Amino acid sequence: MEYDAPMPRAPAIDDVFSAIADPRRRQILEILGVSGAMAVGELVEKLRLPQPAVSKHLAVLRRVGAVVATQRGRSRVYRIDAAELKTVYDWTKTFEAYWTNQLDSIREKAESRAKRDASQRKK
Amino acid sequence: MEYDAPMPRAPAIDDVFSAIADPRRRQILEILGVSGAMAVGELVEKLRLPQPAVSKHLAVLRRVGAVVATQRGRSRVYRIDAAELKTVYDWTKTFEAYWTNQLDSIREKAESRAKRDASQRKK
DNA sequence: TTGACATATTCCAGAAATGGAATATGATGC
DNA sequence: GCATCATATTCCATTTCTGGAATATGTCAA
Repeated sequence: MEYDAPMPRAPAIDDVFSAIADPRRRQILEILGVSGAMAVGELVEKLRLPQPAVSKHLAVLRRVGAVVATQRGRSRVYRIDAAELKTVYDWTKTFEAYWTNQLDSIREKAESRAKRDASQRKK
Repeated sequence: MEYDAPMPRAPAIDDVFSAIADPRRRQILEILGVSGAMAVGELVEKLRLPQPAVSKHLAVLRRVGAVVATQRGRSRVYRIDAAELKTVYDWTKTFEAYWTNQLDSIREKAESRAKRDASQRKK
């Protein structure tokens, strides 16, 4: 049949933005951010979550590239991987003008644009 | 405390981070960010998505405070609301050191810390 | 009012994400 | 190799999210 393809079903687990949507994963990143690096066991203690849960969250973060792991004896030490987080940073930064003094001029432009568009809407 | 509270059942739709996890919503924000403001109908055209879909995404963005709407004749003009997006910006910014020259010293600290912890792990 | 236009909401089915328990894999020391 | 410690993975049940279609609400113009 020929209707549109089902469309790749949105987000997927391989997206940093989706990864940091979960508050626990953000918490993990925050801890790693402050501590620099940490083994899974330590994270389990700090978070007071069952170990499998922590490992699963770490797996997600690893998959999107937000963290990297290195084997250190029996344990695995995780640390922040900057690149992917910078992606989010860069994205939000594009809206920077909206929370600075440039706001006024932007709003003006927006207003006039909206007015204009709304009136000449013929199509 | 004995154990941790059940923890508010994760994400919820009232969180900016969850809101921007969806690529289409990010796209909407990008468009609004560039254009300043835009009516729903225009967004429908640009995104080439069914109108109900766009309205639903806008509803989510509105709910988390990422956008605000103002009635303009028959149509509703949406525009970026800075505050909430700045929240995300601020959060990611806390990792800034990881993608700048400070990276080296951080990594060193992390490494030595990891080593130390791993060895004196008796508990 | 009535009708047309613009947007929002509801209902539904399917996909995906999460937590929990059990289990598997990997590394180390003896 | 064997027992143990550390972490990862699988299976399952439940909740949440998204898209689509149909429908409802709201606004303007005549």
